[in-house]
Amino acid sequence: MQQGYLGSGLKHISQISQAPIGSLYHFFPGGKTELAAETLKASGGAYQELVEAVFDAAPDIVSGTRDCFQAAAETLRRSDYADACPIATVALEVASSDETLREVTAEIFESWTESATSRFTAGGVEPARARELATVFLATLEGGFLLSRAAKDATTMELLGHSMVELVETAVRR
Amino acid sequence: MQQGYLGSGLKHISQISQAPIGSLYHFFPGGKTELAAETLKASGGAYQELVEAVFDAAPDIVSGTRDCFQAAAETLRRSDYADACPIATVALEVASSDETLREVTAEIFESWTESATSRFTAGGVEPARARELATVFLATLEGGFLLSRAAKDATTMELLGHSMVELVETAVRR
DNA sequence: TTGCCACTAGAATGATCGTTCTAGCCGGTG
DNA sequence: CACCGGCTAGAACGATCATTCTAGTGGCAA
Repeated sequence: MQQGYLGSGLKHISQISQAPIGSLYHFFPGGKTELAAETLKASGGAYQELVEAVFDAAPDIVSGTRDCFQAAAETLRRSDYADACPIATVALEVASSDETLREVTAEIFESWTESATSRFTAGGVEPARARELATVFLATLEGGFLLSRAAKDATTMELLGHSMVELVETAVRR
Repeated sequence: MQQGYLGSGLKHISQISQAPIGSLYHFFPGGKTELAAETLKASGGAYQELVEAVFDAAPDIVSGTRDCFQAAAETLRRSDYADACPIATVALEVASSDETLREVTAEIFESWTESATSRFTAGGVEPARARELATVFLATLEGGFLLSRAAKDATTMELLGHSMVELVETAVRR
């Protein structure tokens, strides 16, 4: 799915997943669209759990924020800038062409935002401000994936991490 | 190009551009890759000029920043969330599959970042900080395009604009 | 006028796409 | 044993992809 929706051929998927095409259509009668929707939901949920695990392991939300961006930067480097956000590429591809999948991506981003909002709230940020901060957090992370992948340079992600950490710090202190 | 690289068929391009396929290959012997590269450069340059025009019309970089995000939000609404960043979709699509086009997208983002950096420097931000601020500016804008398009909700872009404006304000004041 | 070259025009080609279809395997139940 | 449904397996199909090729047009230069 890292190759995007249109870049992922069903034949190729059946090969790497060791599943014949007939099985794909047996489990996903809706065809490629349904398969993509389920894949998006699954990887969206997995990524959310990953981020929550990072925050769980951190002593506070400032450290958690720093660790998230640092982990993202290291993952990019380790995978030669292939392993990034599993949703963004598809989200942009389908935003104006497939309403079903667009809604799926919107729900995932909303779920992520809510998750981050409750994290920040629990960390001492006032509720109204926490939602804003969560949105900025997500947008910055996504922008970082885009710019880092294009330039094959993870220092961009680290730089954005520093900026985001400062924002969280000020939000906690006031 | 708003449909992405893989989503844009050459046959469809020849129809809407009123140019036969033979002409496309006459002017772009490199085929679809070369055509995409030139289109990316052209629209990347046009978008940069658009942003610079917004900053030119604004009294200072704080207002310019606010106007940029506001204009982006309005453009999204007016186009039913189709008219956004002309580079991002393709950049994510080709980042791990087409090195030639990846480099083109990287150069465009670099050019945008340099443009914003000199803007912020001219506006009173110290040079080292200006580059950081420009990167955050671009990442936030790109993240905003992604989230706003997925949710079909431009208030996300406006919210990010407010956050970015605050960041520019503090950068100017210190 | 004649010749040439840039360019137009779209049919032909082979590969690949998503989807459907046919056939058969395999394990549990009657 | 016979049977049946869940699942496997991939060939077949029509559409569409990027690319190449063949013809022909139109204007400029000699």
